Amino acid sequence: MVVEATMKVHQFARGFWDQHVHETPSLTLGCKRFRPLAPKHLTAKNSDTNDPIFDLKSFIRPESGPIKIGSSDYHKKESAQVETHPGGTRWNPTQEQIGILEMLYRGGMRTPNAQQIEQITAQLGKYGKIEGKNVFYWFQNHKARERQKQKRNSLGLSSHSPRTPPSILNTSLLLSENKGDEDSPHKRKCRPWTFEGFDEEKRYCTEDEDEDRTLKLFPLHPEGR
Amino acid sequence: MVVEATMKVHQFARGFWDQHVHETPSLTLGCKRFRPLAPKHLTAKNSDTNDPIFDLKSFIRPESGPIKIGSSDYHKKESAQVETHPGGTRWNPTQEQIGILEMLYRGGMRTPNAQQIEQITAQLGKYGKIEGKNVFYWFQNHKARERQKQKRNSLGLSSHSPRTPPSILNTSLLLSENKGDEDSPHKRKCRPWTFEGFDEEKRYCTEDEDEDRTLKLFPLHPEGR
DNA sequence: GCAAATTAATGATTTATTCAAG
DNA sequence: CTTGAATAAATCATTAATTTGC
Repeated sequence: MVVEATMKVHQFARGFWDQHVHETPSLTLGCKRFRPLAPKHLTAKNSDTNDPIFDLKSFIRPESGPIKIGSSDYHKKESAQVETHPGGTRWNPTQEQIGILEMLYRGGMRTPNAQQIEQITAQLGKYGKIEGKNVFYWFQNHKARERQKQKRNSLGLSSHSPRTPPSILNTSLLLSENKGDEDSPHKRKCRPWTFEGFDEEKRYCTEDEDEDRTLKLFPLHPEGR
Repeated sequence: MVVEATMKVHQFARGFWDQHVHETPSLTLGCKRFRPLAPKHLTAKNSDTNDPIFDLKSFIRPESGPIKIGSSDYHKKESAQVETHPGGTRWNPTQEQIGILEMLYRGGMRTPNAQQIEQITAQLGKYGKIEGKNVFYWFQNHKARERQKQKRNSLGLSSHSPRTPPSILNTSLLLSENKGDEDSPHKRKCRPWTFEGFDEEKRYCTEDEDEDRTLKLFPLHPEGR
């Protein structure tokens, strides 16, 4: 009856964000806003200004609900091949993709920057559908889960962990065999990447960001190109 | 000597991410990866495949440092208006921008989706330089800080809390106060927006996402379109 | 042997925390 | 001190692997 379940399309989110940022002549009048200390009543005042204030209601009002940003208007076959691609919903990495990602990870990559993600995505795209966000998320998740895995291991290291139901739990034994190089539990800040609209700029790794890996990922000096 | 500090340009991150996602004919061979049970040694195998594996070193090697993703290859004026805007580093909202944002916030907007951010950015761009990420971050931060402000108020509502930060006492006591209008501390999940490359799709607000605001931002039913 | 039910992994988001510019 | 910006932690949700009942 309803067709909503079949609406899964892998839309190509083409750059949406900054194509609007027209070159404002930088005449940002004050370039300063009220501090929260000062009572800010400009809400009412703004509605009075003759400036081309856009219609607030059009924003606050639902008005469009969950519209797909990328594939919205294209009156294409989007309805037809609902299942042209197997899992329309979330990225399902192929073996090759996982292999490459792990290779990169083991090579020391932890938080690839925008350009790196771009390249990785381009390459991994040869082995299956993938987007930049998938690469980013993969590194985020992998890093976090390696970390917590290591933390677990370090805690219940000696004792047999008297809780572990010994019935079916032979699962996680042979996986953590030789990867004694992952990442350290005392990881600290570093904010490199940035995504699409995000501009990547200076990064200040406070510490041993990605381990004592042989090769540092992000040199501090951004002299790039 | 180095010019790194002047590399700040508000590049127009034109869709960078997904222009690579060519329509892989969904022949992702297996489309399934090994479970951690099976030791995955495909790292070595991958390097053997005759597929056009890219040079790993080019990734792991620094090689270019923090280059702006959007303005990278376009040999345009990117160097020119490096300082067209006073503070090249971070967004400095104008009064008008803040006013509008707060209006929207008070109107009930908490986590604008991609399209909304796009529109807001376009509008706010009339009053000064701004990017989509600024809008996104503003809502994130404003929401979080309103929340913690409220929490602080509800806790030490009598004492002036002269200097000592409340030292992280049991901060989760009287959390579900009636917050009047802002947002509730017992907020739960909802994942609407998505950024640039991110595709926005179904959203499942579990609960009272944006309060008892008069107008609901995201209708629960994801059948949208 | 196969498909529903279960479980384990993990992709994707949101929230909390942190860092630093101004 | 405020707050923009970024990352890490926690959480949610979905898919693949596994088990189970026929």
